[in-house]
Amino acid sequence: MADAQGIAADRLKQIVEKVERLEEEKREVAEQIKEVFAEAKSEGFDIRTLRQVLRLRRMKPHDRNEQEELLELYKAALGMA
Amino acid sequence: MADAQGIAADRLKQIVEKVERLEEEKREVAEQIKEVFAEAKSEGFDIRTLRQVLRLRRMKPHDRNEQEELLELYKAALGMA
Amino acid sequence: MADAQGIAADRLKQIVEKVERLEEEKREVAEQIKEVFAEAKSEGFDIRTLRQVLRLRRMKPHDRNEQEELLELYKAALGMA
Amino acid sequence: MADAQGIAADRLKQIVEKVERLEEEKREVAEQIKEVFAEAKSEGFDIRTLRQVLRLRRMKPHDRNEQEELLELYKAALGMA
DNA sequence: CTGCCATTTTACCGGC
DNA sequence: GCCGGTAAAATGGCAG
Repeated sequence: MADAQGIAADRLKQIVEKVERLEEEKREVAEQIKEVFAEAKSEGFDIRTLRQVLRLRRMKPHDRNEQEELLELYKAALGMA
Repeated sequence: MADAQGIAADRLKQIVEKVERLEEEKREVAEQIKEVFAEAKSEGFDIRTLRQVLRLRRMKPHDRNEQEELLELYKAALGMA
Repeated sequence: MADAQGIAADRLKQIVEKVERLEEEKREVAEQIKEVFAEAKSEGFDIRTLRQVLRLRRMKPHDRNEQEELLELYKAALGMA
Repeated sequence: MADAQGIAADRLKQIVEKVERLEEEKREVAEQIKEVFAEAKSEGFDIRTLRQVLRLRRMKPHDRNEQEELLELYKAALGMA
């Protein structure tokens, strides 16, 4: 393999390995989350409901004053900004 | 190709072609949507805002009484159903 | 709301509803595609591979070859003969 | 809220917050991965192919071969030499 | 041509 | 161990 390609090959290897390391980290964090759920379940909490709670908390910030927001959007669409 | 595989091959072809036909239909509908937007734009409406309006209208049905819903979920998670 | 804006508001309503109708159509077609896949799966076909085949058929031969060559190049650089 | 439920409520809060903290971590790692890809792209690497390579490396050799064979089979059945 | 947003695909997880 | 549904990743398409 010629030089330029050799350099690119090294760099490619670096990138791939770096991503793989980060993915491994991510998997570990995911594992920890799973453990928290498992522990919670063993204490009698309902996993599905817990997930719903988390989901709802996540989406909350978006949905402030929807009605007003929608009205504003209609006005903007009509050029009444 | 043997019989069983021949039959499977025919069936495979059927499936693939059926999906391709449906995808074509879908593309046509998408095209029509694009045209509506193009027309709207030429009349002076702001496309981005139109899209936002549509998005908000789509998500509306979900978000009724979030606060109450969340409370209910917490109660359920606590076994206070 | 003044006249001009009233007119625009009517038009806006038209546009939004028209797009929503078309989006509904699109969703129905997407649903039909899902059904074809479900049926295929129940007959023993592998959905992931089906999708791959469909993607390949969508691609222009030229792009397809280019893509495959690039992949080989990367694999070679990483010693993944 | 009675004592037992009070205790459970505290515990619920702990759990929810713990998971939210871990999810935040996970999001940060995902962000770092995105950055690596963005950097790679700016250096001229093809992101799609990078991802493909990573996927192949993740797969067990056995599964990888099986998948490839199935694809060839489907292609043959469809006359996509 | 770049970045953003929607859609589509894949992976994961809990339940049966 | 599969199935269904939910969340995450990835691809594609559009506006600026």
